[in-house]
Amino acid sequence: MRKSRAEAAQTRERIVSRASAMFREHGLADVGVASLMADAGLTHGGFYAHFESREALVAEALRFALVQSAQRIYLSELRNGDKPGYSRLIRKYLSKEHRDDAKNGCVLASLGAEVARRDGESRSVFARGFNELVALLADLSPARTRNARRAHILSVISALTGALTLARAVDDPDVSDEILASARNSLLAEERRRNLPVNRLAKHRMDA
Amino acid sequence: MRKSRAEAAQTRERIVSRASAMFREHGLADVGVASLMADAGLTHGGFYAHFESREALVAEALRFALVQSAQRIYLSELRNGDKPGYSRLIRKYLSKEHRDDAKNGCVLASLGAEVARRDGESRSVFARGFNELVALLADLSPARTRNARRAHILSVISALTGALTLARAVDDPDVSDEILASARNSLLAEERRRNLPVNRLAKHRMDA
DNA sequence: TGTACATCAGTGAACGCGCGTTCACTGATGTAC
DNA sequence: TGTACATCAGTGAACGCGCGTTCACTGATGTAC
Repeated sequence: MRKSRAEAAQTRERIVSRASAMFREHGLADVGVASLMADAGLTHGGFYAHFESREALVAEALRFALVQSAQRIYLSELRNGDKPGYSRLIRKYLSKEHRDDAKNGCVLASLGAEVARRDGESRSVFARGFNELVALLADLSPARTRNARRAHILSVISALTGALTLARAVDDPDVSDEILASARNSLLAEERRRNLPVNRLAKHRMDA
Repeated sequence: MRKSRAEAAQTRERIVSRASAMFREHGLADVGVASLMADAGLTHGGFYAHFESREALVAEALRFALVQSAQRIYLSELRNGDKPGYSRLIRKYLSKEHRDDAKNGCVLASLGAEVARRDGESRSVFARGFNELVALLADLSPARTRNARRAHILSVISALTGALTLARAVDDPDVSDEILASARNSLLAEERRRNLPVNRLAKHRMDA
């Protein structure tokens, strides 16, 4: 029955990645150890050969999802480094595809509220991953100062996660689409405004 | 042991209102029937004299929270009917007090993501309450058309709920405050822009 | 208005069930010589 | 390189526990006359 070290390491990674998807799809509370292991093609008894506790897996699964998001942003940025700002990200994030695929999507939206009620390892892992995402995304902001870039991305992330969560919560598909479209339009308009020459914005503000 | 009809009705209301707070504080999954009844000062056996199932109480508790929000908005609006827009609401919603008092706060932020994973009565009750809130709030928007008011409030609600959820999720109080402040500033700036005379906005847009 | 009976809000024990975790076991892999 | 033994990934039964729900019971309230 014993597997080689390489196989065992692969198994562990598989459990974490599948668990990350299962948690994002069904919530942290509603997926048991047995079904997590079954989803990875194993029986539940072997769980504790890989993890100290269910909580430890929750923390690793959250970490996995956050790193996955960071990698996607990074890769997408490499591919499109010329265009500043978040318009591409906003469109992708607030797409119907993302809304309908929570298990592969942003963990901030799917599990943020549940994490807020936890403490211990999973909470701090989540917070750390969030900070890393913010730092990564702040570099893309067209704002001039470091503080302004951070403030900018924090308000964008808030709007994105809120809209996605609400779009998933309502049961009328039309209302759901409407939520996505409204948030998208508002954020894209904001992006356009930010990319205007500074002087015009300043002038406009003084006029008002 | 039997209580009068008036007392029984009061008991039922107490269970619903306490459950609504418990669910908002601890999540829909992590509060059992026994602790809900204990919180209302009763033993668990009597639960089914009032509700058909736990799911039925969840639906009523969600409804309670949504109606509570609507009432607060309505009363606040009556008191301040002269000022248009959402600046007061934004400040209150994104306050530290609201962040630190989830049990009495907005259910969209605390339970929206969990509701998104449900179906049945609780999901549709939530969606209906959400639509009523949106309709109520859309009337406060300074936008000119009905559609624009709806779009406006949907993007504002998204940003509010997202920021509140993230502010609760992170474990560093400074980062949490920063999230609230960033979203607040962004939304208040947007409000200011909306309240500018229409002509100047139009002119500015044509300049750009 | 008083009496006899039905109702039913609330109690507390009990139910089957699935949970997270433990454990004896299996047998292929890793290691020591 | 071959052999003997230790290791340990994975299995499946079992654990105590808390869950949602049911039920027999209590006794004050509501109702019929």
